[in-house]
Amino acid sequence: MTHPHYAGAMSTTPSDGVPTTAEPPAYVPTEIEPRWQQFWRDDRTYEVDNDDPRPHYYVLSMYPYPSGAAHMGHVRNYTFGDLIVRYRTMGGHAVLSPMGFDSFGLPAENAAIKTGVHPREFTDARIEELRSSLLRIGGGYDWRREVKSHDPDYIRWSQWIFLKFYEAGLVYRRKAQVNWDPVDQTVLANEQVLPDGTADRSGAVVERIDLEQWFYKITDYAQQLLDDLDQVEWPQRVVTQQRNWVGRSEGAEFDLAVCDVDGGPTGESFRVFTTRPDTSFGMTFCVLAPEHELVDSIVTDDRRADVDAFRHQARMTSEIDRLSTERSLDKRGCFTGAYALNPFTQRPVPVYLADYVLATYGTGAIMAVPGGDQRDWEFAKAYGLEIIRTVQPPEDFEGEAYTDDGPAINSEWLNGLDVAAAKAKAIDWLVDQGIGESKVTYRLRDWLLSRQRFWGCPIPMVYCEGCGLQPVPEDQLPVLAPDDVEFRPTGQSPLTFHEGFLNTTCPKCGGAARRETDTMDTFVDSSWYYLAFVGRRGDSYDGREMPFRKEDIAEWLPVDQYIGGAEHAVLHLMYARFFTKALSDLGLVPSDLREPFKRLFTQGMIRLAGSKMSKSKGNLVAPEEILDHQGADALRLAQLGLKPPQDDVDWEDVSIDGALRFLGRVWRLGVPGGDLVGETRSGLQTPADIAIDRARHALIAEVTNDFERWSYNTAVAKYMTFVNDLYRWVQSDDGAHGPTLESSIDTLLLLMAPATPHIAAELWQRRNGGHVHREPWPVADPAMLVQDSVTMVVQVNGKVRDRVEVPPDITESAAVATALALPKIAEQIGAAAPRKVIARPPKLINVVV
RNA sequence: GCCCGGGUGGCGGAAUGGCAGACGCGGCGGACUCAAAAUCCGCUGUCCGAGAGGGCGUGUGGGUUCGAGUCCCACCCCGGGCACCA
Repeated sequence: MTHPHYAGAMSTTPSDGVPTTAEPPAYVPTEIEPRWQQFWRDDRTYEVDNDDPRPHYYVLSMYPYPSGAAHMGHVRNYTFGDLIVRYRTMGGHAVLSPMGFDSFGLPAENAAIKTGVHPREFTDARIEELRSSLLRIGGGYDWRREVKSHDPDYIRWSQWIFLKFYEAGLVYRRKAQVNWDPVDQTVLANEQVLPDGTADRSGAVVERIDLEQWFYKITDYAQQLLDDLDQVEWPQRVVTQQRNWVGRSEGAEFDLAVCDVDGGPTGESFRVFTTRPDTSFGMTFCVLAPEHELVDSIVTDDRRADVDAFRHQARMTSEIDRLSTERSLDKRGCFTGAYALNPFTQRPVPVYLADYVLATYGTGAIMAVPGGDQRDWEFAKAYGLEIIRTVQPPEDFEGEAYTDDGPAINSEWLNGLDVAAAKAKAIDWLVDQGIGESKVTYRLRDWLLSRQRFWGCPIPMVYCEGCGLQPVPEDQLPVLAPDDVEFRPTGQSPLTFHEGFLNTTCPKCGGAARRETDTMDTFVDSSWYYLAFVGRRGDSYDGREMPFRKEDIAEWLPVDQYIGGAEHAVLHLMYARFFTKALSDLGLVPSDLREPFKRLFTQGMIRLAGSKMSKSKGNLVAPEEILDHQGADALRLAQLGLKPPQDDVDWEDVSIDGALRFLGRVWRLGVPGGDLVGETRSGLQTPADIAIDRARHALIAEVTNDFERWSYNTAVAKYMTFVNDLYRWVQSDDGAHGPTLESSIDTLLLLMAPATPHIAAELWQRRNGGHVHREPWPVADPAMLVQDSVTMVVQVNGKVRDRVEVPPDITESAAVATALALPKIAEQIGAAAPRKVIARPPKLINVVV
């Protein structure tokens, strides 16, 4: 493919022997871009040391899963990140701008099963492709700090952190009902299962099976994960999602004594959780989860067959069906034959099972108050159970269960109290009786971290027959998976069949032991990579005591600007927050570092014809082709100028041609030897020249403001407006004033340097020598931001009737006089005297008649 | 059902309560050219009008205000999140 020329290059015909006019230098992005990309690496422009004396600023774009050449989502994400890196660097900061690869994960392993290529080989090849794309986009990164999740050094420290968490009791192993993905053949965390019960990666319907699995105790941090959301400047949407996911509920827990139909105690009891202890007098039945441990012992003989059948049915029902609100309630419950004593009324109430009561939430048992809970109401209707209201609904209330505030009724000593007061009094009573207490419950579950797959970080634990579960000693890390494994779609990690890996010795007794063959969820790797970058400076971690130094973390963290997709709202972003808090409590990072990412920006998704472009749907538009032909600057500018960064993008709206056309205009304007600009004037500035100078300062102020508020699309529009102004000016009859033109173009290049770095660098060097990215960010002269005349709008009754040029410091009375003297205005108001005149000099006068 | 966003020309979008539609795309016209491309210049919400000019216009209906795309109330539609969590 030949390089297109965009500068109207004249063709020469050497054969006719006539000397040709000197060609103006053409804009050939494919020639200049690789040259500058190489320069930034050779020059180490974006390498910073931890002790750099400039003020520190940490800009981080979420590190990518290496799926091959970059797709449009990458381009958009990394363009924003790079713009900030270059902008902040010109602003005088030492900007930490690292890049790495989230290189463990299923695609590599699935490819291995299919083709026999080892996942490492596959992954390393994909990394090279993606790294090449990132370089070609023009990103300025400190590549000395690169991390890769599958690097043995990285594995070592992921395992080291796992062991630190294990020592601290933040890792445990337990048998649990877990999410099983039958397609990817592994368990999944709750966060990886979509609301419809399918897996977010494979799309398979997730099954519930009992397995012994490893968990991180993220629930220990539930309250802090909520509270510290106040400390971060994140999109409201993401904060809300995290709040919902943690799901805090305040209420009470108390014991119910099991009894027979007449209230005779059986000696057993179970605990219920409720958010509405104030409604306890209205409890007319209670419900246990089918899996509740007490069911077997309390069920009466005559009900046992039905109960067993019901529990079997509940077990067989898929999670989707069980959570569906569509199914009628009458098939979803089952009477146990047992009763429990309502401690408030001392009346026995029947104990039911229902599949909608979850064993994993609260205590797995509820008191049911049909008068105050719609679900209980429907259940009571279906099974013919008594309904007692305990809160007086307003007279016009037409619903069934009443859940809002009101005075308590039918509740003896709570009667007349509002909900809040009644709650408090009921809880006090439970405490006095010694049967209950106030209680906060969270929806958040522990993080299931083990995966039955090969291409992940091995869990560094061994099983010894004599000593039981033993952690691998630190000095034996990393535990690495062997290369000579056979990839078969068995549903178990290939490590399970590798005797050499499986068999080891117990670190405690030295006897025969077996290694854990599960690997870690890849979200474990991304939970600390932002710290790993700070620990790296090109040298390996080998021989160090720690993956990073606490002092260095203190220098850089929290990340000043984190950039990535909103799809990680409750996955990566929650896990990383947990890791930071736990590492902080363990003393491995500074104790005051409680949040990893101070500011978060979530950019929109790229869509094609309205549907999401993603790895699974294939990269339908390849940035590489644009890089090959129109270049990185055009691609970057098209992305930036299109729409606000947080919005989703439809690919067909991206106008590479428009961006390229603009860059061509900048080139022809700025390149020395170009033929656009003719003779320029020296000497004094004309009013037109001064207007350009003012526009230049306004541009500085506006672009800076736009950059600060993430309004890149308007910043690009302002570049274009300014260039349009310059074009009209240089082609006008008077032509351009030389010094004014030079400073205008130089300022434009400085302001474009973060957005379109290659063309800015090239033109700057050709014009001035030196490097635009080493220049300080320009500052507008406030005196030049004041116009010598402004347009004042004159309205009559709120409608614009005329405009007039006035001095910016015009007095109110002068402005009013000027406005009323305008013929059009006089005509409009006629003979009538103005009833009122609103003056906002120098911008607006509104005459009310 | 609940909680967030959002609804502006043919399209993407811009607009501290003060000139709606910046800028770009597309379209139309002109210049240059033998011609085309590229480039440069201009026009481009809509209706009425020959024109000057005027009417109407930011999802719908109300309200606040001298003045509302912007603030308030009600509703409709679209996108996202949560949803038997006791």
